[in-house]
Amino acid sequence: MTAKQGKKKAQPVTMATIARIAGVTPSTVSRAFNHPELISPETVERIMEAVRLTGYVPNLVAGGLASNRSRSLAAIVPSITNIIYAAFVQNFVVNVRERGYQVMLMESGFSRQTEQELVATALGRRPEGFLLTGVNHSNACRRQLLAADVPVIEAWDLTESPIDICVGFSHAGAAKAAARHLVGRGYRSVAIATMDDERALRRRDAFLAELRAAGIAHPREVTLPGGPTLGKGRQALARLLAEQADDTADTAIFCSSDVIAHGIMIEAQSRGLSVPGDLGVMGFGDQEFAADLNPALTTIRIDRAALGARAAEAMMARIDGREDVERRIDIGFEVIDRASLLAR
Amino acid sequence: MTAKQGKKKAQPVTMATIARIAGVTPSTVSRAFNHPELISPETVERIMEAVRLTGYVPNLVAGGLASNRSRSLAAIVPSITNIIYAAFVQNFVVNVRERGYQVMLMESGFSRQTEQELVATALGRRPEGFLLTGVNHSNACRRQLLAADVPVIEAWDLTESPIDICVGFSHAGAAKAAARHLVGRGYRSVAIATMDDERALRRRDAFLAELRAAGIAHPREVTLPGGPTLGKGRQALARLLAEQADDTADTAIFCSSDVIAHGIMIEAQSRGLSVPGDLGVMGFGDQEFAADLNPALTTIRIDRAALGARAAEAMMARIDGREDVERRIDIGFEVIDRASLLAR
DNA sequence: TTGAAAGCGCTAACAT
DNA sequence: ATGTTAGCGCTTTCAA
Repeated sequence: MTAKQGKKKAQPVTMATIARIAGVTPSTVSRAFNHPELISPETVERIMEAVRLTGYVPNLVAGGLASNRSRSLAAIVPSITNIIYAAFVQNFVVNVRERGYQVMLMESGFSRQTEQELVATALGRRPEGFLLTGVNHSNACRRQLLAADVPVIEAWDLTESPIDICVGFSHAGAAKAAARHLVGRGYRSVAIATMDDERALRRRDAFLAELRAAGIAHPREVTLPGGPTLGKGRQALARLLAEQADDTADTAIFCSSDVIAHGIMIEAQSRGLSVPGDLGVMGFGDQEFAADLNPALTTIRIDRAALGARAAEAMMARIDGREDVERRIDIGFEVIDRASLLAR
Repeated sequence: MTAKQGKKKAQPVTMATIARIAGVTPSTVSRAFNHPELISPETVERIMEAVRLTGYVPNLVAGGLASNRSRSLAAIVPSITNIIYAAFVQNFVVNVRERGYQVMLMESGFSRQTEQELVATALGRRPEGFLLTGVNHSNACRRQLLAADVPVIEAWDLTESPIDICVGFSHAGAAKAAARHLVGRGYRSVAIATMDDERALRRRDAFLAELRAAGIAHPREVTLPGGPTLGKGRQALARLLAEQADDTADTAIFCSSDVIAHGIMIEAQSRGLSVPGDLGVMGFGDQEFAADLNPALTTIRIDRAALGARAAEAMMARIDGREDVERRIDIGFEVIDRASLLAR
C-alpha cells in the first residue's frame, strides 16, 4: 500500500528498514531484540515503535544462519496419531517453546530405516538438538547424530549407554510388576495380548519370565501387528478363546496397551463374558479413558506429561552447555489398581 | 577424527568443501543439487562422490535465506492429542514431504488469540504457506497472513470468503443429515450432547433447526467444555437421565464426537440400559473404533485422509503459482448406518 | 557446462 | 551505548 516509488514489488521490511526509521544502525536493532539490556531504554522504545509501525517480523532463518543457532529442535516419534506419543511430544513442545524453540515433528512409523532418513533430512535444517523415541537406532543414524554433535534425548526407554541422555522407564520392570500383580491377585491362568513393537515385545519377554519364575506354566500369547486398535483387541480375545474355548474362567489377560485391553473388554461383553467375573483384564499406559471404562481398567500408569517435560528440561540443560545433567532419567511407573481384575 | 592441522574445532564441511574436493566451484555444486540437468553427468558424479566421502548435508537454512524459499510450511491445529486433527495433519505432512516441504506443527488449543500468536511466531521462520483449522480467525491474524502474502489453506470448514483457499465440508449439512437420519428412523424424542468448540456448536444449531423443521419440539441438550473424553460422554448421559429419569425409551442422542457417543454407550451399559433397545446413539467422525464398538456406532464419516491430502494438494498448487485452484473444496461427509440406532 | 560475483537478512566481534 | 566490519552457507544472475 505504502510502497514508495511505485516499484514493482513492495520490498520487504528488514532490520535495515527498522534501523533507518529509528535512526540507528542494524546492529543496534539486533541488540534491541537479543540483548536489550545493552541498549538504552529510549532507543529500544524508538525501535519498538518502528517495529509496530511496520509490522516487522525478524527473519529467524537469517538470524539462524548468522548466529549458527537455528532455535529449532527435531523430534521423531513412531506415530503422531497414537495418543501415547502425541501427548508426550505435546508436552515436550510446550516446554521448549517457552525457551523460544520450535520443533519439527516427524513420524518414523516404528521403522529404524525411516528414522534414519528423517534424521538426515532434519539435519539439513541444523536443529540444535534431537528428541528420539527409544534407544534402538540404526548405526548410520547414531553416526550422523554423533557427527552433528548436538544434544540427543532418547525417550521412552532406559539404557546403560545412551547416545547422550535417555529419559524413560524400565519396560522390563513395569511388565514384571504387572505379572506380580496378577499373581498376587491369585490368577494362575494368564495370557498376554501384545503389539509387536520393540518396547512392547521387551515387556512381553519380561512378563513371561516373571510368570515362569512364579511357576505359571503355559501362558497363552497373541501378538498383534501395527498400532493398537479396538478391533485388534477384539480379535485378540477371539483368538485366545478359539484356542481354549473350554475354560477361560480364572484367566487374566495382560495387554500391551489400554486400547487392546478395551477391545478385549468389548469382545468379552459381546460374548456375554463378564469382566472381571469371567475374565480379568489389565492394560498398559493408563490412558485418559482407562478410568472411565466399565469396569474401570487396572493398568500401569506412565506419566507422559512428566516424560515430555523431563525430556525438554534435559534438552535445554544440554543446550545451555550444562554438563551436570543426569544421563539416565527414570520417570518410573505405577500399577493402578482398578476394577477389571478380581480381588481375591 | 580427520581434522587436518589439529585445529581447535573441526570446521564443518560446507559446499565449498565439496567444491574443492570435486574440483569445481560452489555454484556448480549448488546446481548439482538443485538443477542437476544443467550439469554434466560426470561432474554430478564427482560431486556426489565428494558428498558421500564427507557425509555432507546441505544447509537448508542458508539455502533458504539465499533463495528466499524456506521449504517449510506452518500448520496450526486446535489439538495434536485429538486424533481427529492428528490424523488429518499427519496426512498433510506426508503429502507435502514428498515435495520436500517440512511442516512446523503448532497447537492453538481452540483459542483465536493463541492462533494469532502462533502465526506471528511462525512468520519469523518465513514459511511458504499456512495451514489453518477453521475459518474463524482474529482480524490481527488475517492481517498478518495477508501481509505475509503466502498461500493460506483453511481446513475443516467451508466459507464463501476464505482468506485464500478452504477445504472442508458443511457442518450444517452434516448435522442436518444426522437429524434427518434420526427422524427417518422414527425417533421423536431426541437429545444432543455436544462439545463447545465452534464447529461443534455450528452443527448443534443446524441439528436443532432441522429437528424443529421436522416438528420435534423440545430436544434435550447438554454441552461439554473442552476436548471430548469418555468420561464426559458418561457425564452427558448421567445428566440427561437426571433430567428425564422416567422415559428415555425411544430417545436417540446425537453426539458431536464418536468419543462422546462411546462414553454414552458405556454409561448406558453400566446402568443396565440397552443400546439401541432403550436408547439410540449416533456419533460424529467415524473414528477407527466406531465400527468395533458393541453395538457398532452409527455416525457421520469425515474422510480425514482426504482432507489432509486435498489440503496438501491445494497448498502445493498455490506454491507452484497455479491460479486455477478451486477456492472452496468440499470433501463431503457420509452417514454411516450401523447398529446403535433402532431400525424401524 | 561452468565460473565469478553479488547478495539474502541477520549476528558478533571489535572499535569507539 | 552504539557503530563498523565481516562474515554465516548458500543461490542466482550474468559472463564466458
